[in-house]
Amino acid sequence: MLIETDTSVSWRHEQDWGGQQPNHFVGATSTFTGTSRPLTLYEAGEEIFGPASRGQALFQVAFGVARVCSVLNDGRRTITAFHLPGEIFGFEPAGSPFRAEAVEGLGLRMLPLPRDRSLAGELQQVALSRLAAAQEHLLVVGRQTAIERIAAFLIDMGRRQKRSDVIDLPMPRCDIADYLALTPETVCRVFKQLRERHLIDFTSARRVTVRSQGALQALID
Amino acid sequence: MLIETDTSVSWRHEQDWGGQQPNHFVGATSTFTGTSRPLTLYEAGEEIFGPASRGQALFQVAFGVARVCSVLNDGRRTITAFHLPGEIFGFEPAGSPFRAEAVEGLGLRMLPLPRDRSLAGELQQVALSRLAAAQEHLLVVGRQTAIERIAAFLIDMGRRQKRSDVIDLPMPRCDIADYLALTPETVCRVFKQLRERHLIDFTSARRVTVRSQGALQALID
DNA sequence: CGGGAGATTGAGCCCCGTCAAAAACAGTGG
DNA sequence: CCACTGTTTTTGACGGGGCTCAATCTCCCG
Repeated sequence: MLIETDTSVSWRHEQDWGGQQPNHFVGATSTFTGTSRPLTLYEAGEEIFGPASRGQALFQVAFGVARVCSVLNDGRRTITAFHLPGEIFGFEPAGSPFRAEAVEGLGLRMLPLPRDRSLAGELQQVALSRLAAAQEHLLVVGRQTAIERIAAFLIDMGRRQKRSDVIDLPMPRCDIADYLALTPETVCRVFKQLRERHLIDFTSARRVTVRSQGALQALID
Repeated sequence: MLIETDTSVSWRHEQDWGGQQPNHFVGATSTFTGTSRPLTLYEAGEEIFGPASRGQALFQVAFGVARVCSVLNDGRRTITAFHLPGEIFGFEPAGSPFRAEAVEGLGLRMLPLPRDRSLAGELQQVALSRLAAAQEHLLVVGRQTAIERIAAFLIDMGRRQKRSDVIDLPMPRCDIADYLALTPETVCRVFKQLRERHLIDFTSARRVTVRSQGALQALID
C-alpha cells in the first residue's frame, strides 16, 4: 500500500486510469508541493481513512478531490470539507468518527508524521486553518439560507481554484447537499434560481460560469 | 491588563465580584490546571478577544463560561463553542472572524505562547480535539432535529461537568439557541417537550435534572 | 439502442422561524 | 417587605423555506 520509489504508483484495486491524471485545478503553492513523493491512487468512492484506521500520516491532494465526512446510523451524512489539489488534510485525531473518501479519481501524496505525531510549524498553521474553516462553516450551515450557502460555496470553490469566472464542481449534487446541509433537490432548485437571475450559467452540470461575481458576493454580505 | 504577581488579580472595569468565585464545575484535570498563574477577570458579556485582537496567548478557564462566536452583519450569530472550567481555548488563527466573550463572570489564566506561536505536544492535542469537536458539531447543527440537538447538548454538558444527573446551564437560552442553530423559542419548546416526556426536570431555568439518561441518549443514536 | 446513475422538476406538507404577548425572575431603592 | 423596572423565559398563533416523495429528463457508456 505504501510505495517505495519516487516514480512508482500504487494502484489500489488495480484499476487503470487510462494514463490521464486530470489537472483541472492549479495546485496551491506550498513548501510541500515541490517534494516529489510517490502517489497513491484512489478510485471514486474509495475510503482513504476511517474511524478505525487513522494513520501516522497526513495527505496532500495531487489531483482529484477528497471529502471528509461523518454519518449518523440512520444514514444522515455531513461532509465536513472537500480537499482540492495542493491541500493537506487528515488532522482528525484518532478515535474521531470521520471518514475520508475519494470523490472521484484521486491521487494523494503521503506526508509521514514523526513518531510522536507532533506537527512542524507550517503544518501546525494548516491544522489551525482547518479549525477556522470548520468554525466558519458552522456559521454558513447554521445560520444562512439555502441561496446564501450555495453562493458562499461557489465563491469559496472559485477562490480555491483560482478561477472566479469558470468553476468546476467535481462532485455530485448530493455531496454538495451534504456539505451545505441541504438536500440535492434544494441544491438544484437554488442553482436554477441563480441561473434565472443570470448570476450563473451551466456549461454542464459540473461546470458553472459566473456571470456576475458582484451579485453573487452581494448575496452573502 | 496582564498581571505580575501570582496572587494579584486584574479587575477589568474595576468591578467587585463580592469575593465569591463560583465553582459549580469540576475543572478538567490537565497538566495545565496546576500552574498557578494570575487570574484575569471578565464580567458578563465582556470581550476576551476579537477578530482584530488576537494575542500571543491561549486561555484556560478558571471559573465561569466563555463563548466563541461569529456574527453576520445582519446580526445572525453562531456560537462555535462554550468553554467550561479547565478547558483551554483561543486557537483561532489571527485574521479569523471570531470573537470570544464571557458568558457570565469569568476568570481566565493566560498561557503565553512562544514567539513563533508553535504549540507544545499537549497543546497540539487540545487544538486537534477542538478541530474534531467543531467537525462533530457540524453534524449536529446540519443534520439533526431540534430535539436531537438539545439532547446532544445536554449529554455533552453533563459529560463535561462530570455530572450526568444534575446539569447546570450557565448561559441564557439565546446562547444555547445560537450554539445549536435554533431560536430561543424553539429551545424552550423542546425543553418543555422533554419535560412533558419526563426525560428531564427543571429546578430553575438554568438547572436541569436528568430523569432518564437512557431515553435522552436514545434520542441521538 | 438500451441501461443506469445522476440531475431536474413538481406537488404537498411539516418543522421550525417569526411576531407578539404574557409570565417569571433579578435587582434596586424605598 | 414590597413596588418598580428591565431582562429572561415561556407560551401561542401563524406562515414559509426547505424536506419528502415521486416522476421525468439528461447524459454517459456499454
